[in-house]
Amino acid sequence: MLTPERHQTILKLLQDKKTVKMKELVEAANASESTIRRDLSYLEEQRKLRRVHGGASIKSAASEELSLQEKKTVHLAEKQAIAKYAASLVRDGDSIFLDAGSTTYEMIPYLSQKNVLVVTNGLSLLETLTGYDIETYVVGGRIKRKTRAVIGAHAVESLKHYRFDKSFLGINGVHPKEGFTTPDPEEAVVKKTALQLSGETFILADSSKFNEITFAKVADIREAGIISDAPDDILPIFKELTEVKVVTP
Amino acid sequence: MLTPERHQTILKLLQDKKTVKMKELVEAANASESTIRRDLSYLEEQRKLRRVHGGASIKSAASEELSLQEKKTVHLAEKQAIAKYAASLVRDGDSIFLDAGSTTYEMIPYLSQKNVLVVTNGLSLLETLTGYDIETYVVGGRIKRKTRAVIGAHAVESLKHYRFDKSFLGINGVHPKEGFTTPDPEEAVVKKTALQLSGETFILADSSKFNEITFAKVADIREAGIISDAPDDILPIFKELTEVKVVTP
DNA sequence: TTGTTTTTGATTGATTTTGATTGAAAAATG
DNA sequence: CATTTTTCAATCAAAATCAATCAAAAACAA
Repeated sequence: MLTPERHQTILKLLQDKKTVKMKELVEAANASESTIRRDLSYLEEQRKLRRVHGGASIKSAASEELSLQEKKTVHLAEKQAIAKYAASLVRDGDSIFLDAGSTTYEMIPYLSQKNVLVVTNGLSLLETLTGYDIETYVVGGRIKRKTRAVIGAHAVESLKHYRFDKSFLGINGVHPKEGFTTPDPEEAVVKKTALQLSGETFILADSSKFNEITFAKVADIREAGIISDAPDDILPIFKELTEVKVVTP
Repeated sequence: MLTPERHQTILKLLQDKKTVKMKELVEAANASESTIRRDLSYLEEQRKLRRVHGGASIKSAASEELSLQEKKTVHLAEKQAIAKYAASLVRDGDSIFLDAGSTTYEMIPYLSQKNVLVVTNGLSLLETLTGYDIETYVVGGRIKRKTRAVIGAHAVESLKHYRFDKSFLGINGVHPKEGFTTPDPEEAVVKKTALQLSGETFILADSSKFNEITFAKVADIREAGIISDAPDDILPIFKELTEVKVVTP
């Protein structure tokens, strides 16, 4: 059996069963354990599957539609590392903007000891912010159900009531030429406005966001700092353009 | 059984049963207690579940809801009767303002069949409004922790982006001479602004609110209709001043 | 053919996972 | 509130699995 055929066999079996044991693969592909191991390593490298002790499992993103709760736990350790560093930049007395998103959400516990004023467009953050007794302002405007973010023209107007020492934004795409991008233009304009109202802006981006381009542009790379867990090989080009802080989970 | 499969089994079982005992998990996953314990620790770390003595339970978005729910059950029948009638006043295509509060909250289910646009300063209402797929706008501004309402000067500014066919306000005091009053001036000014931006305004007031006076004035009695479950003996004087609808639970 | 490169499968020592055991901690009981 | 029972976390040795290595087999090139 040729290598590509073996790979197909493995992926097909995984598709059906969600998780599959080494032994099953050895039989299905009629190859040795060593060979299957090599295949699994390769396919994991290609992001086609996830290796686990004893076999392999499909990537969880493909396995099921993620609930909001689950989305929060994808790359949780990375997000927490990013969030922790981001929060460490906040000084006592700062006014900051926290974008809607799961990484900014993780910043909240680290802010609780500081005397900060937080403005946010993320409804999911409100409960936790007020729970930690942080002085909280919410941006007004239309609610986007899927992301539980406040967006649109009213949100932009509402934001202009404030000025920020620092703002912390989530993002979908980070690209050297196309800058920071996000799929929804109405979200993009909110992020852009927050950036313009801030002394400094930091983009919180896990490694999956780099060299991606999505529909709506928020800003050029030069306009904001980047905090990320991305490995060294993809970062040098960005380091030439702006401040980049790398954190490790 | 591979680790991810075991995790899925555990989560699935939990999804169905809400809480699950150690023994059940051991049997369902066909693994030792130690292994299940390790799985539970991991899944709790991942925030997929909550460990409890003797097993595990689903993350309590449900239990938080409950405590809120409990608060709402004081005079629930009365509130629901008031809310149901209030909602019946809303016409297809209306833009309405819903004040923060438990009675306005009860209006939401009755609004779900109509094509309405809702603006609110009540954070507690947002989840349910968007859950019913109602087009929702949130007022921007400072969050008052105790009542989970958006208040203050920014809220007033933010409100002025909108015009309402009808608005529905909660209140603390209803008095023939002193009008509608509420303890917090910053809440009062938000209610007052909503009233001024509305074609019609309805005050939702259970019987305990009548002939009470609190600190900050919202409006004169003449400026809004009243919907209440109050008994006949205290209402005549108000009926001379404005439209009063009496509902019975 | 002959030499070279690539792929494969077996081996081995290292790593990870697992289940049993233990004393400690928490709930249940009287 | 003391006692009993249950559940828990920590530890450890056994089992399973893994990555690394290397030689044989296969594919390839000259």
